[in-house]
Amino acid sequence: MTLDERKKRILESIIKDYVESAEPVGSRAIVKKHDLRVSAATVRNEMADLEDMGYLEQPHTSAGRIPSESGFRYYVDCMMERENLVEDEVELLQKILKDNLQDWDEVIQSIGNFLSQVTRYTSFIIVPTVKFDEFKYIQLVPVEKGKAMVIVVTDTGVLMHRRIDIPQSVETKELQSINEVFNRLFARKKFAELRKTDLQSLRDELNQRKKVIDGILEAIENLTENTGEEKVVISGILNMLNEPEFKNLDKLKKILAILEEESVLKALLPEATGDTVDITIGRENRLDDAKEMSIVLAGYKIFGEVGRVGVIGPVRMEYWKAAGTVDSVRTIIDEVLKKHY
Amino acid sequence: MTLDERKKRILESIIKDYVESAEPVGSRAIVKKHDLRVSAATVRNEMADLEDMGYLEQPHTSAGRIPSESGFRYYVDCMMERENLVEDEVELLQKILKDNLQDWDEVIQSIGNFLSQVTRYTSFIIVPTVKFDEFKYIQLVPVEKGKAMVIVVTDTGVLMHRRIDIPQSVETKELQSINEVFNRLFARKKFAELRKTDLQSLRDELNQRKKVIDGILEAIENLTENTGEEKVVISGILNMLNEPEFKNLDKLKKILAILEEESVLKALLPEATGDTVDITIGRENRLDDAKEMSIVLAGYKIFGEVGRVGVIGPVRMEYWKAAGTVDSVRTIIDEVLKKHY
DNA sequence: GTTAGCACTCTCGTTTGTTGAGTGCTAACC
DNA sequence: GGTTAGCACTCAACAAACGAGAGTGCTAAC
Repeated sequence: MTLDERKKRILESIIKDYVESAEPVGSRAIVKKHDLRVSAATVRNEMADLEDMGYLEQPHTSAGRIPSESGFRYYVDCMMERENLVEDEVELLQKILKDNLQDWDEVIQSIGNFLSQVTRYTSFIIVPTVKFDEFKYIQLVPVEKGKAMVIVVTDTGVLMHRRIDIPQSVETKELQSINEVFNRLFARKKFAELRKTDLQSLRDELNQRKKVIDGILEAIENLTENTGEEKVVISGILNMLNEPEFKNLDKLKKILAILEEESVLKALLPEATGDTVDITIGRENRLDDAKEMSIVLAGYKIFGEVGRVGVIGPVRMEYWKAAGTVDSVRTIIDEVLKKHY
Repeated sequence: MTLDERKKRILESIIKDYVESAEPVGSRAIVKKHDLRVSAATVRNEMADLEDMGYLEQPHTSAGRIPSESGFRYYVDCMMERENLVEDEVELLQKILKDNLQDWDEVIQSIGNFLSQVTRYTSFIIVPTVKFDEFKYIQLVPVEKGKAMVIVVTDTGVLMHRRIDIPQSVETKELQSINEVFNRLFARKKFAELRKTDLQSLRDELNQRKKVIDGILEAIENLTENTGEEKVVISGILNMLNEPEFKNLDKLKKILAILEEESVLKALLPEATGDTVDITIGRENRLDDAKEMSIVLAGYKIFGEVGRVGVIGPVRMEYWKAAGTVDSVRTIIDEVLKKHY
């Protein structure tokens, strides 16, 4: 269903005004403000048409119109032009990233802050579990009497560790030789090949240092099983409070409940689909409690896995800015990851 | 200034009722509910006295009384009996901790969740920077062509790492020998002794593998300088929304702004003082924006440093429950830390 | 097809009146 | 002297009534 130019023009005017003011917009107002070359009465007729088509709705008879979710959807799909980050902003982000590059957690946090500050919405970043294929290196470090640390480095450069108990009698020398055995056995070993039976046979083989070996094997099993959940980082929740649609405490509570509970949030966010920016508007969301929110989301790649980054805000969202920003940020993340990891 | 029994009784009744209902409490109401053996008129007279002393205040003439901050202070200091965790709760917490013991971050998160769920207030935990004295172990692990990872284990069992670039030409064998040199030099070296001049002389000494060494030294310098900030973990922010005093959006915004910004929150929370539970009521707080909140806080010990744990809520707080719970949790943390680290 | 004019609708803010909880004071009581 | 019943008074909270203003839909003229 395609609209004629004038209807498009009117729909756009209403959307822009409504997004800015959060108030229903009337015929007179847009004629004045957007210099449409027709009278308010004409606009009213067109607005009635747009309402029939489902793109506008009226909170009550004597109010102006507001865009319906379909209206936003039409605009986003057929009319919208993204506003990408301007050069200054890109440089700022790149600088921020460079300054924090050593610490991955910091990088994520910074991106989240940046995104929520630029868009004025709440941002989220999902960091996927980086699966690993191979053991790169295993090290056993004595920490204090009776305690040691098992350190595993994977081919993707992920560092994992577990504390284990060891018999007090074991010498550092001995640990060193156990170390070597492990490294010989595991080096370049595909993770997928490491089945429990393997671990078992290893256990038998090294039976004489049973206690220590058991501890290590258990730690490794534990590490490989529990490869860690996806991590979710939220930033700029405070921005939600500025949206007039969430002045209502009950609504606010529902929204914060979603944002505070990782599992719920994960259930809400759509999968990342390829290289596109995905926009979910209002009732399109999977959760009923999120039916007044919209999500703008893009995927980024990290070690073969796909992470997600985006913003979440009211249906009355500056989609053009949000989509452009999220897309730019995704691109920058991809670049930085490619370069440095 | 000490109060006679009846005044105490009345003050307590008012505090209990007010904390429960968040409404001013009238003379009739407490006579009925708390079975004081006098009439409402008598209570009114006593209440007038208590108001003169500054322990009660009246929102407006024809309303009941509410406890003033001094009233709460008097109650907390002179009358309150803490309600510690009951045995079931203690066991639950211990179990939660045991299940997550391998991952320190998880432990902290669990404690925070537990605390906010039990008290129904917002909980916070500050994990101090664990300073370290000695290098325990340094390892250089090649990750991929041109990249390696420097892993440092300290005497306190903290694991730190940095990625560095290395010339593609360097062989794994070579890395191994560099490794050994480092471990020989650093082992048991007090951190305090490691001055830049030392690093410089080392640089000279190992001049021939300059590129690699430089990278490593830089990473180590970087690690020791930036020993990491204290970490702050907040949990149960949502509980704030249930407090009627924060129904007002502006107040809520101020509070969430404090909770969201780590630096501000750190500025607000008082230092931990020895083994006592510290209670800060309303305007006693350092920040003006926090003048309607109270903080209940205790210190715990970790590797010689002091961390802080507690809850934050409205002035109208169940101090007895909060103080008891925080104290119990502190004790349990201390025990668990002592046992497992 | 477009536009001016106009009656109509509905929200929002203000005002006014009513209700009820709670107080402070006084006078009587023990 | 301390305690209590009685009563007039105060004030917030709620509801009903009202007017103003914004915006619409319809009709008739251009």
